[in-house]
Amino acid sequence: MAIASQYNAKKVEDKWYDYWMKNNYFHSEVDEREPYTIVIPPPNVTGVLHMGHMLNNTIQDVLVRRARLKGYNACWVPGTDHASIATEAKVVAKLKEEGIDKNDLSRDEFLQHAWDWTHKHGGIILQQLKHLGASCDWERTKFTMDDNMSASVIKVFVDLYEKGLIYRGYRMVNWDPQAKTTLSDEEVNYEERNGKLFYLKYKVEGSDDYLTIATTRPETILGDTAICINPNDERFAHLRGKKAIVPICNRTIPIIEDEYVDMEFGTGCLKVTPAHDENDKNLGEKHNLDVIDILNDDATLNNYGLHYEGKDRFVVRAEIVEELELSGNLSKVEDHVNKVGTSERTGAVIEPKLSDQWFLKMKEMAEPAIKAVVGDDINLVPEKFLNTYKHWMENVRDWNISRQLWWGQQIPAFFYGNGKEDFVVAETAELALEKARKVTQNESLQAEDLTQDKDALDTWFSSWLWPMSVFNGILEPENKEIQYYYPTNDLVTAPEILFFWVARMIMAGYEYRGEKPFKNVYLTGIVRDKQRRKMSKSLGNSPDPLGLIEQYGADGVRVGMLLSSPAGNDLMFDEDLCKQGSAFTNKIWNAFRLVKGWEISEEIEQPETAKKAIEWYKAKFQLSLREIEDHYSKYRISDALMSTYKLIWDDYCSWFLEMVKPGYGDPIDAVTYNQIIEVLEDNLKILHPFMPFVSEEIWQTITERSSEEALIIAKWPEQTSFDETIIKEFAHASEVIAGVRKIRKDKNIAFKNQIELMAMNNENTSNSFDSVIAKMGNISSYNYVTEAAVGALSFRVRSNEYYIPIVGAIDVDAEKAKIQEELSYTEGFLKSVDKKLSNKRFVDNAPEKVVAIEKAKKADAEAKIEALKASLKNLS
RNA sequence: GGGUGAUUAGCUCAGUUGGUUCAGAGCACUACCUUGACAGGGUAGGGGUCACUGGUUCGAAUCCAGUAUCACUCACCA
Repeated sequence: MAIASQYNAKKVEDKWYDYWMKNNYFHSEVDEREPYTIVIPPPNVTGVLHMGHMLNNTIQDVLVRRARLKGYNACWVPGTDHASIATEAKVVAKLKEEGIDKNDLSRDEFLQHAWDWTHKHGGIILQQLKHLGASCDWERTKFTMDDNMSASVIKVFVDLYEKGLIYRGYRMVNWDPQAKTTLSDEEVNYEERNGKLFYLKYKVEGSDDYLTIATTRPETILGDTAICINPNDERFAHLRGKKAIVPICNRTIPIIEDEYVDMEFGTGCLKVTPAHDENDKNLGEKHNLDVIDILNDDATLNNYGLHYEGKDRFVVRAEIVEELELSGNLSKVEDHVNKVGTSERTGAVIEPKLSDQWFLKMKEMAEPAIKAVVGDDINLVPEKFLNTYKHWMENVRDWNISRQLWWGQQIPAFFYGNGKEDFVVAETAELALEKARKVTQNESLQAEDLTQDKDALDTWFSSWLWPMSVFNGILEPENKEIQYYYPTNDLVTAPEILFFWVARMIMAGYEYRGEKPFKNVYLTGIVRDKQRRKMSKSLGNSPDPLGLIEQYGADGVRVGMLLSSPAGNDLMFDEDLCKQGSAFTNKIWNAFRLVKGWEISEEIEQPETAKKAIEWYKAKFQLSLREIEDHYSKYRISDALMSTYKLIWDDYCSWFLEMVKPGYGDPIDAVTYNQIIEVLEDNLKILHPFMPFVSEEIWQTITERSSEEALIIAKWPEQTSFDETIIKEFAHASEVIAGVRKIRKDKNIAFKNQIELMAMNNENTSNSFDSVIAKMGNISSYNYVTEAAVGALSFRVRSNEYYIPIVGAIDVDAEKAKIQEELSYTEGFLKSVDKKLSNKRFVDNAPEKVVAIEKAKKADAEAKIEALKASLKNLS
């Protein structure tokens, strides 16, 4: 049969993905096996695959496939997130292109557009994941706005409201004036910007005195309702109890005292603007100050802005400074670096704004969530995130869960009157009406008398239920699936959303099931380019993932991503890694091609070398398997891959196959052949999680298999005890072979020329790999001798010496120099060991074992020195 | 500003409680080899004062203190 020497990933990958799908291997149903569950971090429904997803989902697929091989009932639930702000912004932009203004649409009309958009672009990303090989249970695909997912959200909202954990508050929130919505604290980014600090003079009422305040936001003076000084500040003792006059609007405001004021900063006088600063708001509440909001929702000034009404806040800032300068109220301007909050979505500068919003109390819910992670109930991998998590959770603030958006679950609060408190919370309008009638004791209330709150819930308020809601565990907490699959096993996600999402899922899990949502959280790094820049669309530095798969094959890309991504470390993505991955794919393919190409003969007896090779490789495989299992258990996926890589490339291809290889054109004996296939199959099993396609392709090419015999559902190799001495013996033999090769290279002896090898066995151990040494070194005769040969080349492995008598002249001087060098190194080494051993404090203090080791080193070195000296003598 | 973590070969990273020749791996690099699986192969090699300075110890990449640089994270002094 003719098998191409280049593995063709493209041809193979679709074939096997279809085959897996057709045979339903990805699908999981409740059964008697132990479950292994992962829920996907749902990507934005209208998003496209980026490198972060690639990394993330490759890791999940590795874990799931391995679990499947290990006999678990593996279930990987896929799905997408409605991503309220992001999606709504995209739809608004698209409508704008069509000349439609969102404000001209009704809520229902807008939602229709949003759904159209979702149906058109939604799920592309899930299709893309299939090219990566993701073995998700596609029958379970969920969307956070599916009917029962939304119903779960509403149910939880009502429940938490009834428990008193959700409340409506008039609070300072982060306002995005461009999207005209509030944002949670987590959706605000702070950046340093060069700004100015303006020193403004306020007249003190009833005197000719002025006081000076410093501010970065001069436009807000129109909303000032007090000046605050520190009561301990003697400089301002004369101002106590007085009032000041705000320039421009000439309002008279009190001068209050509070220790909050930092005497060192600015002038020591603080203007208080409760409507536009969180701290000022707190001061205002403490001192009962008026609140004057001078801004409209789009951050233009309202009627408190007087002649600036209708102008944007930044325009006003510039203009008001001019006016203040003209009126002599500006005393100086300094450069000042301050941090400005911007919207993660729109980039607009955030305005602190007082408004009515819905909040969720976090303190009590955080408690079990802290305990779970600090204890060992939930493991964070890597552990370094534990401190960050703890710190955040212990200082968690109430969560603003309302958004002034339409795309999302509408808040189930229904107003029946004009008062702020005239509302009921209920799962449906009908239930709300019932409740409202009860509360108002007005049986004549009608459905149309109720108005539902216009706001939608924060996206994370639906995703925090994800591990439960995908199994319908909120609506039917007793159902079979949730009881079987929950808690899930591993969550693989980016550290950026540790608080947005992970922490909140933990809280929700304990609140609604009294149990953690997952056992382990694997936090991946951020995928960056070679210059350490985060990969992003705007920078254009992100390669197209599907293009990579096209070029290197899914297996190649998977290996490329994993090779350098220890948990929690950022991954410096480099296409060369994918190249390495695809080279590995090709290597595996060709190793298989070699074996498959041999003619099998029942007539031939199994050679000794093959026997030893098989014996050794089986032990070596077990040794590697032990390492690999250990890496997996610590979630060191890239190390597990590296161990597998080395096992296959070095041990299997470079050593094992070379040892069992028959002479060119010769057939191979049947016993060896079958044993080779046996170990090859074990190799494929441990390769499968990393490289599902090439492994299945080879598996199915070895021999025809029924659908019950596919590799994807094969049985992971058992760990067994193994012969460690054989590994040691082989290690010695391979060093001898390396020694022979080195001499061949140094002396320019071609491999086709057979040479003699003589061994002086000082260790007095027999090495059962003599036949292997002979084959791999192309040795004509291999003898044990008791005396060194005269005029021979030599090398040493530990304290054993090997000689190769050479036909023709050898460069005696060069040979002597080499031995001399080795000798002085060894003597130096012996000296340092002696020094250690003659140090009484070392001998007294070090553990016996360590001393024994040093003594052995000494004996070893002495023996070697003897041998070297003998060699030198021999040469002269 | 607070907190956390990092700094080991050209690059990306291992190095588990201080002690085997512990200074490592992969890639990259250099020289040579190759017509018999694979040039995406093989063999051999070069390359690091373990950020710096002190300390503890018989012994430090490993523990402690300080310094420098970086990253992340929280807060937001107008």
